[in-house]
Amino acid sequence: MSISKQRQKRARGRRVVVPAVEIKTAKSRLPATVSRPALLEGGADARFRRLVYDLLTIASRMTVVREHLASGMGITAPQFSLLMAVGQFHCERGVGVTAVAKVLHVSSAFVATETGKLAQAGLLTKRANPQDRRAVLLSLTRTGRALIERNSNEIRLVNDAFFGALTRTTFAALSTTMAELVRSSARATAHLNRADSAAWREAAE
Amino acid sequence: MSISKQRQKRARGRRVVVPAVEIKTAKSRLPATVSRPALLEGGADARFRRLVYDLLTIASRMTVVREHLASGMGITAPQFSLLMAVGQFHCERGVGVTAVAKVLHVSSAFVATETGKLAQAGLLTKRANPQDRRAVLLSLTRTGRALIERNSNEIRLVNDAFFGALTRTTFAALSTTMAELVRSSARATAHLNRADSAAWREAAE
DNA sequence: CCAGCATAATAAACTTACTTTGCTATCTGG
DNA sequence: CCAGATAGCAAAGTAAGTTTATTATGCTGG
Repeated sequence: MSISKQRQKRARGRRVVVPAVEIKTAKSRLPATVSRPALLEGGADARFRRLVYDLLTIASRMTVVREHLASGMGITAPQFSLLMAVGQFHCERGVGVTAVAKVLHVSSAFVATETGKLAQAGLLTKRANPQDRRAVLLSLTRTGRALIERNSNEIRLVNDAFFGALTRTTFAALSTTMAELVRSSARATAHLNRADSAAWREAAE
Repeated sequence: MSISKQRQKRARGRRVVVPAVEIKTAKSRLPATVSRPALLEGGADARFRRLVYDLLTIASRMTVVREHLASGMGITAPQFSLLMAVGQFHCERGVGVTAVAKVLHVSSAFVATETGKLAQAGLLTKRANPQDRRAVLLSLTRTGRALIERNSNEIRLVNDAFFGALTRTTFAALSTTMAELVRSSARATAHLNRADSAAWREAAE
């Protein structure tokens, strides 16, 4: 708040050259949502916003696809994610509940209950970890693996179409960029709790 | 299914050169989730899967950021999305409920109720569209605009950090690729209903 | 010109994909 | 050896949606 007021004050009542980063556009537009010059075009964030909406759209469509595939397999969408994650991350030994929870960005309690249902359905097993008797090792049963294999053609069909726009080069570039974005976004979100509590304290005064 | 069986049959009982697309990996690995050669590396889909998880991670973090910003503004996360969308898409005239619903990938009923709350809170207005008396025109009130402007510094701060990994060139490449991906994924998801009903009919026989 | 269908918004009821909380059991580091 | 930390899980709660149905309006072909 203090920064924007300074900027306004400096600009008020003078003819100034339009700055590289135009914080507040002239007419009825909202202020920019980003300020790094690399993400602005002529001081406007239109392209950046578009990117954000596109990311949102892709995420939304990915869940649509997941729901489609899951329903074809007779399970729910989160159960599908769970099953695939267990299948892909158990390396002979099985994988723990917490590890899966972190990968899928859900609570471990949720993984516990949903994997319980999947175990009940015979699609995966939970056996005790001999190294750590608190922990459990999740792995696919023969049936679970077979279910995935039976549907793998449909999965490939959908993924091939969904990502049909990618070429070898744009795929490589996208992979690299997204991996970097995962890192920078981690840093950005890590400090949000602090910022939250700071704002809270500020408001309380 | 028929395609993979053909491939297996061709390969069975012979020493063959490993094909460019290896549908089923040798040991305990799950079948690939994609088959386009451009998205495979040595017949494996490891990088593709990584990309999918990274996209999921970014989406998850974006909602975390949205919740943070929304709570700082005293509204809920979906209300924040709504407010920003209305602010960005009303061009003097205001924007309709259905249009906003499409942009945010939610039902128009949800937009109707949540914008009702925001109108109640004095952050936006719903006035009748003179051209179409069924429709409503959503636009920000002075208060709603002020709320966004008061928080725009925080928004820029977070976005700058979140997308800090992007350079001018990777930003441009990412924007282009995501826009293309939006198109190809639309085609992919458009046919899911048909595929669903086809599978349904198949199962019914 | 109007019958029939499509579209816009919304209220009410419902679903579900989660989280939070609280507990027990186990591990680990000073 | 014990004071946390960590792993898993059950139960209860919640928020973010959807579905369904309704009303009002617009549009179009015969």
